[in-house]
Amino acid sequence: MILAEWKEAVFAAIARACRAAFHRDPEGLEAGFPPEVGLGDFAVACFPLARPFRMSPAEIAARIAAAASPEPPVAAIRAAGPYLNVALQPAAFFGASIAALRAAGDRLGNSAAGAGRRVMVEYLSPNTNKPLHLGHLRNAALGIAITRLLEATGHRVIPAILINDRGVHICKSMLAWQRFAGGATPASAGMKGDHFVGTWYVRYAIEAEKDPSLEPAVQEMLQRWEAGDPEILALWKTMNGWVYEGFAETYRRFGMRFEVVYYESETYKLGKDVIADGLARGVFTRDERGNTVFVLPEKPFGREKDGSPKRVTVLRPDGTSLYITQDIGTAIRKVTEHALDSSVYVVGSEQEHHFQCLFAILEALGFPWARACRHLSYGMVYLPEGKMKSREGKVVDADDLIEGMVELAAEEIRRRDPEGRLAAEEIRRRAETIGVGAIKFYLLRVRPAQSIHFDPAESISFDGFTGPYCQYAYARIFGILEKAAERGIAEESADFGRLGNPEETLLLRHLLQFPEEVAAAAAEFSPARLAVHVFNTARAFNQFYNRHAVLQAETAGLAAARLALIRATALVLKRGLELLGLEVLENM
RNA sequence: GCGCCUGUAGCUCAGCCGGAUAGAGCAACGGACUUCUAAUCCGUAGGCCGGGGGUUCGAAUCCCUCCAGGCGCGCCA
Repeated sequence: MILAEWKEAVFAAIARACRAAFHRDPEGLEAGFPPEVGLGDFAVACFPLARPFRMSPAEIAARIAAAASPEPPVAAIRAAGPYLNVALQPAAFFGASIAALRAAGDRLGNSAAGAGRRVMVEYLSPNTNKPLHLGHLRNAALGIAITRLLEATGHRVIPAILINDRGVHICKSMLAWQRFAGGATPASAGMKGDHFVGTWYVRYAIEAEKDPSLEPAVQEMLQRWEAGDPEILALWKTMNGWVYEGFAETYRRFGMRFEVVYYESETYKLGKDVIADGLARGVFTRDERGNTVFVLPEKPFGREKDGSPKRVTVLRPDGTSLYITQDIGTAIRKVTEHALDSSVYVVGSEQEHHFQCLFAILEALGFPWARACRHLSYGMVYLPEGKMKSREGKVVDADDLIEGMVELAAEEIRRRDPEGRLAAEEIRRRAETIGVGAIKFYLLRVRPAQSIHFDPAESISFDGFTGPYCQYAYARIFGILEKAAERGIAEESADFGRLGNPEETLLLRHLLQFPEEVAAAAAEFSPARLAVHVFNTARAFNQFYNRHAVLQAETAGLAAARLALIRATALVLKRGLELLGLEVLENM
């Protein structure tokens, strides 16, 4: 039985008792968990009955409890002030719950809320002039997690990336390379391609300080690029190729996967037709200076100081595009090419206004899917010194951070393996999973709307509310399961009636809640919610583990029952971590 | 001027579509490894839930207002 079924059974038992006591049906009651496990397995507050029954909730609870004649699986109904606490028979509660969890298997947590819906999740949006940094990793962690959460709720998700591969900033690194690199390549420099190109972007900024002639040279290069100059295009392709090779390595390491790749060089001219069409249909207007503008509705956008409605320009008088022009075009292209029902954009909160405008415009243009589009907005990642400044080079480089975390994990693993029994390759494999998992969890554990104050000392910790803590709980369970298999303990002989101590009950509660937490995390676009739940589940397991023996339990039936309980726990931890984009380890 | 976000323990954060004494991690202090992995667990200490009003049987949660911080507000991306 799943949580909803238990709640239904509890409600039915209370309804029966209510009819016995008052000869009428209760309405508006909801079953939840009591604040302490000792009180019971489920709790129902009687406040909603106070008004219709014209009686105090405590009195109602007392009378219902007195009139109750519990039938299995309900063992007892007790009043506690205005609450009714319901105890279930452990054999049924644990047995049927664990059976349902195991039956779900790798589909545990899946639901059908989004069945049949196709949604594109666009995330990362890197520039090809410099390597990825910590901010990108928050974006990626969110993109990966939301992709999996939407898949778990039945959506067909198409992960996509839009690469900003053109513009002045790209030309800056090109110009610097052209002038100062002397033909160097990533291979000759022994650098990852994206880092190599990034050095020339930095070099440009340094040189431009000294030589004011570089700025016009960059502008000229951009014009030649737009004119299709073969020499410039060749350089552009070569350097972007280096960057993509470097990016691919980071994508792979961090677990990013894109089914569709959009290049801004291919999308930046999109949107003009739609704007022209919209202008003809009166969706847009021309302002006094010849800009094509969209008048924003007052409802969410407010008004200007002078009381006039706010506007957004969608096309310049000379017909050249703006950021939003191509975004309109790209949004439509996505939907037509992939038959989408909606689009999700994982982009920082500084662009909230932009996306509000974009969605409002798409809706005004008459696209029915516009209302379903969503900007998954997230806060800044601050360094101890302040906001990350890419031009000053004061960023946490993504590759450096990953490598640093993996190395720390490797040290920790070696510390636990003083005899050196583990092969270097195995240490590396585990360290990779732990290090990357630690970063992802650290970036996902707070709500997207919150800004993150990146604390290097705290971020490298594997204690407490962290990914490795959750992975460790899984590994501990796996160790027990392995030993149980060696000893041939059969879970079929489980005596679930022996379960029910506070630690076991609390653990079961977390397992039962898992599917609803997944559904809620997806619906709220909040992986943090799931991260909290996975951590709480791991904690509940560790508390159980420290107090009770599984293999050495008093009876074989109890050992088997506990084995079934922790096997279900392992399943929840694995599924939960996977949905967050983390992997589990069978040994740590 | 307007819009959005944030304000909860020393620090970082949950809880925010109202319900049992406001939770967790870190840091501090004190304990627990001949027993299934101590990357663990237990205990102690730490809170006018930014301030003030209101709605309600009941408010961290909803409404109003003020304060503080952040992001943004047509012709940048």
